[in-house]
Amino acid sequence: MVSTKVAPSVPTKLSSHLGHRLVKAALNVGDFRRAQQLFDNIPQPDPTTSYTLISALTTYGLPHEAIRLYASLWARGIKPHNSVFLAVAKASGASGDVLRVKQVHDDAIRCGVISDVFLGNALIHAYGKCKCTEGARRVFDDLVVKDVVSWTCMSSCYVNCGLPRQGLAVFHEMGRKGVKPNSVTVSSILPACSELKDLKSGRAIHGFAMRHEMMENVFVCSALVSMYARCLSVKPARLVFDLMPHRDVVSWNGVLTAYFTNKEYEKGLALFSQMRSKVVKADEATWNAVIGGCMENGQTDEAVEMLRKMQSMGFKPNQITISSFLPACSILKSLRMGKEVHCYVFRHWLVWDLTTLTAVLYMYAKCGDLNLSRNVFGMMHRKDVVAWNTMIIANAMHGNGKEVLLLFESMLQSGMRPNSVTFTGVLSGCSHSRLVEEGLQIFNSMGRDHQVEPDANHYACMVDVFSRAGRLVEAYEFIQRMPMEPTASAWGALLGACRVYKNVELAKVSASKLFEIEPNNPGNYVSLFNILVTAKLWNEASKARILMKERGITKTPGCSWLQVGNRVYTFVVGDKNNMESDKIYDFLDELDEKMKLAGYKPDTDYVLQDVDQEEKAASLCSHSERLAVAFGILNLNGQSSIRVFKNLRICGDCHNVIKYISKDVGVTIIVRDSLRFHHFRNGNCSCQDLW
DNA sequence: ATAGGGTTAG
Repeated sequence: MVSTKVAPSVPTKLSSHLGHRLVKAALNVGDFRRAQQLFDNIPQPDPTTSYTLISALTTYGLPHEAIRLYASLWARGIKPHNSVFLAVAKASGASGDVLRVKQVHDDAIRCGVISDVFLGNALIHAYGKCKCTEGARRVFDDLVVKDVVSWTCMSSCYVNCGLPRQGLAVFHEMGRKGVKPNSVTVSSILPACSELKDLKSGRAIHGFAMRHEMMENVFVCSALVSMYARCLSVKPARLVFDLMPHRDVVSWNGVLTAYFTNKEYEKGLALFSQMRSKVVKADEATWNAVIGGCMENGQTDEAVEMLRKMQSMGFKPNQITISSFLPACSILKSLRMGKEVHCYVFRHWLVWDLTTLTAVLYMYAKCGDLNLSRNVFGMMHRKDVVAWNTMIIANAMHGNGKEVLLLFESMLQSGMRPNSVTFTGVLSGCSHSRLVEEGLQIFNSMGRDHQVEPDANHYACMVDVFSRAGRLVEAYEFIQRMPMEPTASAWGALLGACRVYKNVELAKVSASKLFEIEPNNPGNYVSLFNILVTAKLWNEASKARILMKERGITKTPGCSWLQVGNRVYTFVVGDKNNMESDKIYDFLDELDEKMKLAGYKPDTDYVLQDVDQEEKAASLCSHSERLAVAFGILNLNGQSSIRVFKNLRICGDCHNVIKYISKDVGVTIIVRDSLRFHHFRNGNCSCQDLW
């Protein structure tokens, strides 16, 4: 066979000058191969030629080729020029391979060029891209002269590596050292405030930006919009957006997210249609934000519709689309839909994307099927800290404390560094399984062994660890010793346990704190009310109820749902709207008789109304979770388990009844309430009765 | 010459 196309031959032994011109010409027509072949034939290439070619290869997504070329220089005995180091530093960062960056770093030290501030900055950035904060820090600390870029790179390195606190610390230190942040610094530090939901710092930086005339900068403003969005302040987000002189697609995406994450779904959609009439064109991220927004707000049909529209506009769902679509499959309670998406992931080779697989894993866990989560976790070719964290959290919410500890152990053994989320997961695993000593030990090891300082969240987890184990006084002491203002979740954990362990005094203390911190949360009033009623303190109970009424707070209606076949069935208390309502109540009555014979007494503590005993019992029998479970049992269709979801915490009496059903009918009943999963099997529950 | 904003675990 003779080729009809003859490739232009590559001249040998090019002069530096001619070589440079030919390489540039080849790059201009996009022929990287030829450019590299030409380069190989220049015995003494100019640094400019090396720089140009390495940069071009990096820019066009061929960082490994760029690094290969750099290595060939060494092999030919040519010591690279500073500018070449700069180019290859960038290439090594783009490769994502920390060993490459380390190699360039070492070479630069050996050649004595490391004190070059430009090169140092590029190396900090490269280490940051490989998520290696230690490497970046070493370069940063070794820099004799640090400019604003050095500081900016160092702080955004921390932010991008999931260490927003350290990022902010560097930002503040830079101010103290008299280096003035510029608009790049500001736009890259704001995501740290978003991550931490630190509205105070965010506002301060906003002020700084205004005083230094940065409010015309589209990067700064978009970052501000997102910061306010994530700190749940829609109004300022919108205000910044409205005052922007120019808005690009990122600014629009930010303000859309602001509405969606703050439950103003309609306004978000309205803005989305407004956006389409503007010059700005929706991009992939816009569609992802909108689909995520539909999902977060429970608008699944709309989300499916948007997914269709997105595709018809020529965009392909990517990892992020999947990741924002999947959580809803679990909110949506529909394992079937989640499995369909999982198949899509397989068909489109997205299994190589860790984020996507992690989202699939988490979806299965939230749908109540931890075994499927384990399968996905097992087939990950590589596990990052998020994957480990998600698996730990998945087990924690299912009450598998022992497995949580094992996972944590193997995570450490694999050399993975835990972060603050890891500890939230591990500690909540301990709390749900009454592992007090283990929890305390791990809590104490956080700063000492792992350089993660406990935050308010971790303290709240520890309060929960003590509380769920019934060590209420220790829990209370622990709250009082917190170095920061205790959050609602800390007091909430204590209050919840006061209900289980019937401690009126501490309940009153924690409730009064909760009324200050979150006066509009109906759950707190209801909890206190129930505790007081249980203690037969009718007077005080009615006072709590009056307080609630005066503040115009209404109880969130309890509601439970489950999927049978392709449909999701929803139940509220006393629901009679289901086609099979008669059968459901008959089933429950029959069950009631059986249980009475077995010596069971309904726990009437869990009824809100102050009514007579018989009526109380009747009201208990019609709690939404009980109706949903009964409906599931009547529609088993040969399955050995059912999955029920409830928006509030499960009722203690229903918990008893469902335990009984699981034994009587011989099925596994999985109930996810607002806090965790309960696996009922053979008369027991995985929560060890810490409902 | 080196650095930047939006969608992803709690």
